[in-house]
Amino acid sequence: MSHQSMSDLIEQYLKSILNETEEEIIEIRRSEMADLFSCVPSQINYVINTRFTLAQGYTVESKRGGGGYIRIQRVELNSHDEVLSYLRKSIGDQLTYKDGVAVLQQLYNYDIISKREAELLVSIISYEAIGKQNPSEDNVRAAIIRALLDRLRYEEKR
Amino acid sequence: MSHQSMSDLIEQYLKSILNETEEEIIEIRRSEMADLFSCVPSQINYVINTRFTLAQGYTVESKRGGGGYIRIQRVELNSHDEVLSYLRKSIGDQLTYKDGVAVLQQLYNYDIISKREAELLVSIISYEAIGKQNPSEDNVRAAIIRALLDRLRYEEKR
DNA sequence: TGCTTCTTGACTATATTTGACCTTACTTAG
DNA sequence: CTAAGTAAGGTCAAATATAGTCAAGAAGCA
Repeated sequence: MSHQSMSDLIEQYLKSILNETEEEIIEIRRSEMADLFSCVPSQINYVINTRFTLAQGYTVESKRGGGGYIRIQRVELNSHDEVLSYLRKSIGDQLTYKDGVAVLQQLYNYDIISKREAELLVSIISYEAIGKQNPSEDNVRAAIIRALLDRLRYEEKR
Repeated sequence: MSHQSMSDLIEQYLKSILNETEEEIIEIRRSEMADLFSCVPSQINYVINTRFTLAQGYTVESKRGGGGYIRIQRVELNSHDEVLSYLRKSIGDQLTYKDGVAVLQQLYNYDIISKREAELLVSIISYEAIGKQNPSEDNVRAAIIRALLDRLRYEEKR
C-alpha cells in the first residue's frame, strides 16, 4: 500500500470520484487528467485498460475530437442472477489468474460469496494449485469458474 | 550468535520490522533491501524462499515492474491444524472424485468449512468442471484439494 | 571429506512510463 | 458546402523499473 506507482494513484483517484457520484458514472478529459498527474495522456489509457475492464465491472466509452471525453461507468447489475449470468458470459474457454481473481472479486462485491469463500477460491485457481504441472492452466481455471458460477446460479434458484 | 550469515541478518531484520507493525504485514522493495545489506537482489528471494514460507507461517505476495514490491504477512495457524495436516498428508498426486468428496465431507464434519462451501467445492472438483477436457483429471483435483488444505491451515484464525 | 546452505550473477518475466504517430470530430474561412 | 485547421482521444512499441529463476561456485559444518 505504501509503494504506489503513478498508475495506482490515477486508479484510486478515478475510483474515488466514481464513488462520490450517485450514478456511478464519471466523465473525464484525458488531457486534464494527464495534466493533473503530470503524466503523458496515454498513461490514462493504460490505467483504463488495466484497471477498468469489463471483467472488473466497468464500461468505458469515449469520444474523440472537439468536446471529446472518456466516460467510465460501473456496471450496475441488479440481481444476483444478473451478476452471475453477466460473469458467465464474460468468460470463455480460457481464463488467466488475474481475470479469475477479478471474477471472484465481483462475486464478493455483490455479496454472492463471502470473503472467506473468495479467499479459498483464489488459492484454488492460483498457479501453484493448477498451473504447476498443467499446460492448459487457463482452460482448467475457466472450467472451475464456470462450474462455480453454474452452481451459484443453481443455488439462487432454489 | 557469532556466526551469522547475511541471510540470517536479513531474516532477523525482516522479522523485527514485522513485529513492530500492528497488522503483522510489511511491504519492502527488493532492491532497497539489497542495497541496505549490500547484497545481490536475488539473495532477498533466497531469504524469503527459505525463511518465510507458508509452512513457517508467512504469506508473500509481490508485484514486478514500476512500483513493484514484496509484501510479507504473518498468518496464524488455524486451530484445526491437526485434522488439516492429517488430510494433507493423506492425499498424494492424484485424487478421484469420490475421495475428493470424502475429504470435503471430513472438513465439513470437523466444522472447518460450511455446508455451502463444501457444496461449492464439490461442484468444482466434479468431472464436469475439471475432467471434461482434461486427461489428468485426478492430478488437477489433487492439486486443488492440496491448495485448499494449505490455505485453510494458514488462514487467519477465526 | 562430503553434504548442506549461502552467495552471486546471468538470464527471464512482468508492470509501468513515455513518446511518436494515427484516427476521429468539431470549427471556421472561403 | 467544403476543405483546411484544430482539438480531442487511441495505438503501439521502446525504454525503464521492478521482481523471479536457476545453476555454478564458495563457505560452513558434521
